[in-house]
Amino acid sequence: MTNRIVSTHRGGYAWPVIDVKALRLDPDRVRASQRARGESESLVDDLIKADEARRNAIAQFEELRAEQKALGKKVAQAAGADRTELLSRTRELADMVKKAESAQNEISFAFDQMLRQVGNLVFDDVPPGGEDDYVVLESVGTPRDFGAEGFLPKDHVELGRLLGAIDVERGAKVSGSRFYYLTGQGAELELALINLAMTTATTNGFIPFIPPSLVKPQAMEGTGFLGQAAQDVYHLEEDDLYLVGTAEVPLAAYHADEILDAGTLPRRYVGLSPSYRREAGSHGKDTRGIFRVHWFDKVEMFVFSAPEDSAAEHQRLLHWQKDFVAALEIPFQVIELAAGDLGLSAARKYDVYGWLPTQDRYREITSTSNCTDFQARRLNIRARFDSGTAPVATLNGTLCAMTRTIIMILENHQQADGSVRVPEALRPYLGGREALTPR
RNA sequence: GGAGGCGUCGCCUAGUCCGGUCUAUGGCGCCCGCCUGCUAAGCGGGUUGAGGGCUCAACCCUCUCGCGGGUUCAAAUCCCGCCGCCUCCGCCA
Repeated sequence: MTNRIVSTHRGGYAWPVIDVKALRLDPDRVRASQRARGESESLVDDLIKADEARRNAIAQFEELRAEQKALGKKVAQAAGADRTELLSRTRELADMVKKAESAQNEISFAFDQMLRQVGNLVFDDVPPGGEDDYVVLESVGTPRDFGAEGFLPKDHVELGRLLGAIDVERGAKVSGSRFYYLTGQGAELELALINLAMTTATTNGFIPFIPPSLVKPQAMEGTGFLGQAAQDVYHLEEDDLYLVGTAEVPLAAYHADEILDAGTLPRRYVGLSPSYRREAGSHGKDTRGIFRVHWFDKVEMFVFSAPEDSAAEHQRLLHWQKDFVAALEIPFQVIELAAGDLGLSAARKYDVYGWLPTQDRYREITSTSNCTDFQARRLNIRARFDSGTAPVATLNGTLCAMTRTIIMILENHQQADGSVRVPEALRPYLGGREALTPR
């Protein structure tokens, strides 16, 4: 048992905190995971050392504290010379206790800092490699052959202009590059998508949420967005608040520091929120139109599940995503990301790539991650199971990211005259309209 | 933004002025048992939570009175900072 890393935060500092019952990590598994991610393995040895030091410090502190308490009781009962003598002894002890406590806090803090750098343990069968080493799991639907139909597809910027739906020029005028206005039919289209997505999710048993999109550092840190991803996050200096890049953050943090009743799992929440992204590392990438923007609205699914159910739940999320994209009649592929491209929190991640006619390729439209107990440990979210309290698993999945979905609807369903056929599933939310037509 | 009030173990609450007897009072609720045609009532007992020692139980240890510091041999209690909630005023979508 000595070769296990166990986190038992003891308090004494405000943040960050790992406090969770026992975080048990097998060093060999951590090493394997770090290797798969292409991250440092030596961190593991440092962790083991730091863990040992921490435990010793805690034991020392507790021993002194117990002694001090016992003496204090005697003082309260003693009188006269006895009392004076006891007081001088206990004064010394108090000094030692104070030193031991601050040492303990310092060491525990260092340990937690170190622990927070370690990404989630990647599942063994996640494909190795980086960004380009994803695996295509399936392809659904057939991209249209515009050549056979006798016209060249227009891209979403042009279609958006014809329809009076998207205004990127004024977006740039008012807010800068990577901003846009949705106007007229474009705004209506987003509202229809929101309604379809929320209705679909609630029908599937999700509880609808409209969460705050500014959060405290704890929420951001706990969900794993202040690691390598930090440069992509907007921060409000004056208030020390972060703009979330996804509703995943406030939905995950919703149950922070709580112990859930295991009988209520899985808890399925669906949130609508704006998503803000600095896109710091993507200068010059996808600069045209609204494919990559600093802000968009998104309907996001989020699940708290029992750890052993997380894999099955992940498949369910993927299913709901595929159903949604299929309902919009967009051809798509499902890919599994390689270990090096998972980010800090995910143990496995699937993306759905929708067909983008003017780029003649599939591009990301949704994404779903199984974060196992990684976020739950950091946010201190547990459930009471038969075997005791333990961190839950968290999972997240896009149901509908507005801008990219709008792009793919426009481009895939356009007609020669610049109008856009409305997929049947969406018509009830657009007053029965069968097409968006140029103004 | 200004003024005031409040924050105790699921809920309500005593305790805070005056530090040790707080191992936190009482009620509700809940659990177990007794009694009882059934139910209700009544009677007796139990019940803060978290973490660890052990995989479990008994048992033991530590922490826990919004959070964090400080004073002190000793803090629910004294001091400082912060957070949250409520009331009033101002401002505002």
